This record gives sequence, C-alpha cells and structure tokens, in this order.
Amino acid sequence: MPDDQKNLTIYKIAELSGVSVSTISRVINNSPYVSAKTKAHVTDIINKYHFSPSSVARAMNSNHTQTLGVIVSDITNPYFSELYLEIQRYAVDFGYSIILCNTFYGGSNHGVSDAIPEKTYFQMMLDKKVDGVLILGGEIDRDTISDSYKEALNRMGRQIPVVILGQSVPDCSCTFLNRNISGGISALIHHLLALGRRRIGFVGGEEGIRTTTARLAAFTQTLKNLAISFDPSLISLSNYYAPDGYRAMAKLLEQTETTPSAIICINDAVAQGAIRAIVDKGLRVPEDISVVSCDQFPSGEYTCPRLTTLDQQNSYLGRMSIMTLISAINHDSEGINISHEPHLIIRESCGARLGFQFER
Amino acid sequence: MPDDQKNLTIYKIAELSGVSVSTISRVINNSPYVSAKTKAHVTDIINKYHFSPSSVARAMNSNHTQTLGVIVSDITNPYFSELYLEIQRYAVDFGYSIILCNTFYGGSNHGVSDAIPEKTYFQMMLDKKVDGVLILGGEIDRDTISDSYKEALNRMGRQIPVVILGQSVPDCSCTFLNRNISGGISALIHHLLALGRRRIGFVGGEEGIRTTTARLAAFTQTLKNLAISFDPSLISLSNYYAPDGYRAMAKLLEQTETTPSAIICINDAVAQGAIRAIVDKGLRVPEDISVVSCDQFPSGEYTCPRLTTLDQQNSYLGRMSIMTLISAINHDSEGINISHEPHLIIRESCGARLGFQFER
DNA sequence: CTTTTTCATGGTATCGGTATCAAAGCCATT
DNA sequence: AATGGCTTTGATACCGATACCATGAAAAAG
Repeated sequence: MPDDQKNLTIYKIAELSGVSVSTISRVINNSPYVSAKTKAHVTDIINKYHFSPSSVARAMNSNHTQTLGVIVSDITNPYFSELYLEIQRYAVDFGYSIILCNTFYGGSNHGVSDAIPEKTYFQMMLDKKVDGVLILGGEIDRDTISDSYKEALNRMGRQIPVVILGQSVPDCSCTFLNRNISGGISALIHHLLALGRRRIGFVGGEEGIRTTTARLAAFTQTLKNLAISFDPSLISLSNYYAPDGYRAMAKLLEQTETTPSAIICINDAVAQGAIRAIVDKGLRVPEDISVVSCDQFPSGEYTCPRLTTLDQQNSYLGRMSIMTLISAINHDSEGINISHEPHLIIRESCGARLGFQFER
Repeated sequence: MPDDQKNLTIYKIAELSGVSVSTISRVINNSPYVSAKTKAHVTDIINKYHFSPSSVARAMNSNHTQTLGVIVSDITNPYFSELYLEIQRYAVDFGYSIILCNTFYGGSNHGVSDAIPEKTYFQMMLDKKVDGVLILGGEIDRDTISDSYKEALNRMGRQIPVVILGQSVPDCSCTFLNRNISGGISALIHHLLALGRRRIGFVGGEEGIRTTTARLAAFTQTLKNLAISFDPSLISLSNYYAPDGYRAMAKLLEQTETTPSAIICINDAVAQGAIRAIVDKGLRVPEDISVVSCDQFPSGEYTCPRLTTLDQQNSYLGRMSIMTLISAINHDSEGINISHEPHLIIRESCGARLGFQFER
C-alpha cells in the first residue's frame, strides 16, 4: 500500500519522482513552467504519498506565516466569543490560522486568579512571526494605561500590524477601530422615561475600565441634560458577569434609601444576575423595577423575563476587525471607519412588551 | 536612543557584539560554555536591542513548534470555552501557544451556516507542524463516523500526537479520554422520583450525536429498570442551544397528550430555553413541571428559577486533556485514565430547594 | 541548415536559528 | 619549555522550502 510517511519533504518527493526539487516546488505552486506530463506525474506522487509542504519552511524565506494572533481577556465571555466566531470564519477564508491568547485579565468568576500579562503574549506573537495581531480587549480597555504596557504594545506595533477594537489611545503605533461604546445609553433612558420610570440606577461594569467609564458618563450626562436628579447611591459597579451583577444589585438595594424604578446594566449577563438579586429581595421585574442592558448576549431572549437590551452589532464589529487587520497586512488601506449604532431591542424586562405603563 | 529594529537576527547581534553567532546562540540558550564576561556583554546587547530569536527558525531544525492545535465545534458554547480556559492556562505554563480551530459544526443559532470541514484543519495542523492536537468535539461525536473522516484523522494521528476528549472510537491512532457522558442521568431521575415526579421527558441534544444518544439511552434504560412506563412522545431532540431548547420543548408540549411533570434537558442553555417555552404556555416551573439539566453552565445559578443540574467537572476535563496531550508529546505516558463522576447540583428548577413535594 | 527564441528543467544560495566539530587560549603539571 | 587538559570561541552543515540563475532541448525565425 502506497502509504504516507512521517517527515516527507520536497527532496524525498523529488527523489521518488525522478525530478529536481525545483520542479516539485513549481508543481506545488502552480508555476506555468512545467510540462503537462511532468506536472501530472509529480501530482500523482504527491497525492499518493499525501505530501504537503511545510509551512515552517515556507515561512522561513517568505517572511510570513499565514498566522494571526488574537488577544482577548476571557473567551468565555459571549462578547468575545461572538467576535471570535466571525474572525475565525474570515481568517480561514483568507488562508490564515489563529493563535488565540486568553489573558484572564478582568477576573471572571472562573476560579482562575492570576492573569497572564499581555506583554508575555506580545513577545510570543513577535517570536512566532505572526502576520498581524488583533486585540479585542484587556489591558487596553483601562482608563489609564501604564507606560510599560504602552511601550511593549508600541514595540510590537512597529514590527507587525496591530489592530485594536475599542477606543483610540494616543501615541500608539496601532490601528484603532473606535467602537461606539456609549451609544444607545440615551435611547435606553428615554425608553425608560417613556414608560414612566424616573429613578434609574446603573449596575455592573468595572471601575477604571473604559467601557464602564464611558457608559457611566453617558448615563449621568443624559440625566443631567434631562434635568433628572442624579443619585450616586443608585450606581453600583463590580464586573462583567452574572455573579457580579447579583452582587452589585444586592449592594445597590442595600445602600439606597428609595428603591429605584429602573436599572441599566452593563450587559446581559450582569442583567441576569441583577434580576436574580431583585427577585431574591422579593421584588418583581418589571412590575417593581425595570431592568435593561447595554450589551446583548444570545441568552437574553430566553431569560424570565426576556431582556430589553442594546444590540451592539458584534458580528459586524468582528468582521470589521479581521478585515481591517488583513487590509493592514496587505497594505491595502490606511484605517477603516466603522459606523455601528447600537440599537434598542425591546423585550419584557423593561415592562413595555408586557403592556405596563408606570406612574411616578 | 538605542532602539529596537525590525528583523533583528542572531547575525546582526553577533556583529554588534563582536563575537560569532555560535556564542550568541550559547548565551540565548544558557549554555555553560561561555565566559561570564562574554555572556554579560552579549546579554547587554540583546536587551538593548530587544532581540528575541525567531521561533520559525528554531522550529526549522528542532522539529517542534511549541504550538498546539485545539479543535472545537463552537467556542461560544460554554462547555467548550470553559475547557479552553483551562487548556490555555496550562499550555502557557508549559511554553505552548494554541491555534484554535472552530469548525462551526453542529449549528448553533449564530447565523453562520456552513461548517468548516475538520479535514481542512487536520491538514493545516500538519502543515503548520504543531506538536500535538486536541479535539474537544465535532465530527468525532457523531454516532457513525465516515470513512473519509476517519482516514484523515488517522493520517494525522500517525504523524503527531492527537488527544480526543469524548468516547473511544475503534481503530483510531489517537489517545482517547473517555468522558463519562451518561453518568448522572440516573441520579437525576431518582431525584425527580423522590420529589414525586414520574412522567419525565427528555429535551434537547441532536440526533446522531454521541452525547445525546448515550444520555437518551441511559434515560430510557433507567426508566426501564425502575419499571416506569416509557412514553416516546416525551422525547424531543433538536440541538444544544437555548433556541433549540425552546423549540424542542414547545414541540413536546404539543405532541404529547398528558403534560409531563418533569423534563431532563441536555444542558443548561437548553434548559433555559425549555423553561421559557413552558412559561410561555402559561405553566410554571417547578410548580407544574420540574426542569433539570445534564450539563452545568455558569449562568444556571442566576436563572429564574435557578437550575438543578449536573456538574460535569469541565475544569478537570480540560486540565486532563491538555496534560494528556503534553504527556503524549513528551512520551511520558501511554494514556491516562480519567475518573470524573458528574455530581448533582440541587437548586430551584426541580422544586426541591423551594420545599415542594409533588404527588401523582 | 543555422541562429534565435521559448520552454522546461536543474543547481544552488538563502531564510535564522542550532549542532557538531575544530581550534585557539589558558593554566597547571612534569 | 613541552605536554596535556580544560575552557572558550569560531566555522560550517543542516533543517525544507523558494528564488534566481544557468543550461539544455525543442520550436520558430532567418
């Protein structure tokens, strides 16, 4: 049986075919400078032995590896995994494979405590000679970025294309895709006001993280513009997961004197935790408190009650991220403007679809 | 400023240091055959220019890339992402990076239709010369495995270590970690019976997939052993996500004449969908129907009601998977026996923790 | 029928490291 | 001073592809 062997090289195929390595290379790369006869013969041998050229050797003198690095803080977070799905799809289409780097930064509740510094991954990306790096979240999302982090990031950015999904940081040798982080908050508030909710709280997210800071700023600003009194005891931050939402909501209910009539959560996981905390206090959603969220997760359509939330168009963001990176690698373009406007998904947790109209 | 440059090689460092490349290589690899003085000098230059050796060139003659391939069907599925987290953690500890391969096989509801054949990824893994491959799920989980798939899998298995988390398939040149797929079903049924539930249905999972087939078999077998009548109209399969749970549950409620008193779901996402379907029919969980699940997801603790479910010890499985693969690469051992017993987490959706005791 | 052009093929340097071998320098011993 | 052993260093083949140049054969042009 003409079986495949380990460590088949172009030299062995040349030997088996009775031609030179140059010819084998030509056949592999579909060069026109091979006779039909030779090509057919070599192709037969290649198929027979299931030969396929080593990407490592190819990378050696082409200086590109057809590999991309993707850095995320936590792939169990639906926000990141949804982005990843889209990225993976396009990467394969364009012939790239992806090295996924999970930094464990930002602490989910998964029992893993120590984060892997992004600097470690930056160096790894450089050593592995990936063709480009995509950063979806992590240390770059901090309000204040340390000099040493920035230095490491810039060192990488000077050597290979780096695309960052988030919001621009000054003096970075990277391409930024500016997410409209705070968009939609105003729509959320207006929707709640229209339902008769005026005492609105904000739950979840982490202090010092740009998403949280920006959304919180949009929250307070919108209230101010509408001349609605702002009560700091209605704000309770923690983190981005269901247990955090539970904890933050429970804390909010304890620290405030008057129960809020509505809560805006940083994302659907937090909203789920918050609802659970409200229910555990013997209150009802949406009858007593309306709960809405800023970032749609797939599960939000199946909770009790279903979540009113914002669609951040994550598939679109994922697609734009990978396309921008590939463009940067091919020097096709110099930065792409993305325009995504979060849009309101009205379901049950605000009360609207259940026909409630509240008075206060 | 002594700044770093692009494409720094060992040759340039040799030139800058005034020694030979051999010496640079020795310094990098901590060889004892370098004088302290030379070592210090070269180290200074390396640090000054931020030189780090190319992994590609190293792979060229060491024949290992310090890279692993991980193949999953859908990383947005918490089962896979939880496994991945553990795998990533240990991989980095042992100096490996991970190429993640998402096959889109098994259709979630994410709008992506066409799966990427695993064969495509197998070839990619071979070409990229990864040191080992870990398959967490996908085509291997089918009840019947096609010859062409098996052939491609075996070809890969003969060249590099391949570890598969699931259940053994005959005549495969891979190491299997046999998950106890059907374990815990019996515990679930006994728990429901103790609560007074006898008319038990099964919801979710996909026909022709081993997890589903095995759990369904354990389900019917346990009922048979207990001499409980088995009603095929109480079984409704679909897939592994919340929308599938919703759909399957709605269908079950339509197709059966007598409403079931309990439902066992394939996992927590499906359970969430099923609960939603039950509630939409105007029934209550757990008062009218108890709902339990076979596979714990983190969100299950924050649903309304909280889910009674089985802990499959996914962290343990992830850890064993990566450790087994690394052992196989190092020829340290020949297969590891894993012992994980799913254990029952009693919460609200069955009724037990809410103090219900049902009669029938 | 010779010369020129085109086509097909082979030989070899190269990418950036590591491994192996050879050799030079240094010190102590005889 | 010559010898031997140890430390330290340098030169070069090699890993598996591709790129470039050279060459031989066949076809077209003179």
